[in-house]
Amino acid sequence: MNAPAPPRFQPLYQQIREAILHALQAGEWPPGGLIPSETELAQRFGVSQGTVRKAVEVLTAEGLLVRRQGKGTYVVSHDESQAQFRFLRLRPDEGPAVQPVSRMIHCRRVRAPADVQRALSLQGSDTVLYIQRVLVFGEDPVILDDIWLAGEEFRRLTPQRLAHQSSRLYSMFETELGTKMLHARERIRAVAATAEQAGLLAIEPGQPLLLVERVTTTFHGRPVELRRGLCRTTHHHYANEL
Amino acid sequence: MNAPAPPRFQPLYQQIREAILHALQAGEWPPGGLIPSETELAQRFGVSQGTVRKAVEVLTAEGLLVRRQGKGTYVVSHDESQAQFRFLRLRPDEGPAVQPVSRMIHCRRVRAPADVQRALSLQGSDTVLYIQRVLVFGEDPVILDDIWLAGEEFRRLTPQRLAHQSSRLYSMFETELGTKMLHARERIRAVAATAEQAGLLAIEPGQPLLLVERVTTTFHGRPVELRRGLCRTTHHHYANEL
DNA sequence: GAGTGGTCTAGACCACCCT
DNA sequence: GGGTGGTCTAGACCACTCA
Repeated sequence: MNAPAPPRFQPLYQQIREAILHALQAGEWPPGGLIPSETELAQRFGVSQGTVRKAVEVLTAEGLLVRRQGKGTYVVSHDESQAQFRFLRLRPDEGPAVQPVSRMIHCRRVRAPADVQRALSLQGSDTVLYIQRVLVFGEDPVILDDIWLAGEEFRRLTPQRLAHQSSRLYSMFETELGTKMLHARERIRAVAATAEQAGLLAIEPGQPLLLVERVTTTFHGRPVELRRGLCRTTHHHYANEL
Repeated sequence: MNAPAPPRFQPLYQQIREAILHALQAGEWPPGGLIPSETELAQRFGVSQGTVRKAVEVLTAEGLLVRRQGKGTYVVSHDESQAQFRFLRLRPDEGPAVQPVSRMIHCRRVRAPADVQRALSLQGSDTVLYIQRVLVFGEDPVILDDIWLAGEEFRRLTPQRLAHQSSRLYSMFETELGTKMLHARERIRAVAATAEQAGLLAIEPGQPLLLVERVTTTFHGRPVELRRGLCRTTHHHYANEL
């Protein structure tokens, strides 16, 4: 006799997590907004409140939800200070963190170069939005960013719309496009500044710079952003906790 | 009337977590060993099994315990592949990760320099164990480490004992001294190699190097290690996930 | 005071691992 | 078969927030 294909089991709370994730992805509750209470969700999905709680705990640990006692559970927003520095790890060596100002250099739609295609799993014909900018902390240009954005989400994002509020790119991606940046993988190395890079960062060619290469992925592991950041680290450092 | 000082409340499961932590710190169960079952711990502490479970979940999330279904809960060991790369984030750009070999350059007990004193919250008279070494990946010297170790834990650690098995420092710290390295804070920057550094890493002076400064802390946030690693990143990169 | 999340319990059943 | 952790439930009480 042929053995029947083994059914795929999955814990209930994982299925509830998926269900909430889909609702989140569908935009059922806005970023920063309140989701239904545990008891409401339990009724909606036909499970006990404790099971919903477990699912919400997981999503909270993943950084998608925030719970506030006495108030409710909120969809996380990239505007919050809590998330403000998740994707910007460069801190001044001394003194409080300063919000950088963005100076746009390029912003246009291009066909993706080969290495960008590879990083973002694109077809040869796909176009991406390319942005080059300098982040200025106080008086000093500190970061030179090359950014490539893939996917349908960025079809509606035109150079014009970016021009005037580019200092808070992530915040805008979210509010304008509903995109969720969930996970990022970074590769960090030290490189010498080229003449062009040195010019944009007001340093001498050959000076050491921190190169941060990042691929950001969204809901189901789909890559949507490749970013190469070159950082002056004379008065700033990249902070990390293990 | 004087209002009485408000009592400090703490959830039961947090107290149980502390209790388990103290047993761990006292060495009641060896690294890699099995701790008592949930029901046993529940009896011992006089709480329900679910409360013990919550405490163990927290400690598992903190990376101190590992649970294996059907077998039990284990004290984590730094030997495990799971923890092998927690403190060594440098990976080759291509190909599988290679276990580096350590070449000792200096190893002696010294009075801590001022900056090391600050980082490790030491008194002026305290001595520290100072180690300088080069980590060689395959054929290439890739990392130049300066390491300062503070505290009673390292009194028994002599240069002689380090000389021959220094390639797996952390593993040895633990097995030999029972020290637990729990948390680390890193500051990363790009610097130019000095002549001396260049000589040790077989590169040209002035070449860019990745400087990773790390302070490692143990059980109650007490700093025990300061490390400055200089890394060639021509064929390797520092990997990070956000 | 009503509603929310936070904690705690007791008990049930499952899947996994060993012997 | 007996022990372990993994999941799920139902119900209780607490602390916080807001009207």
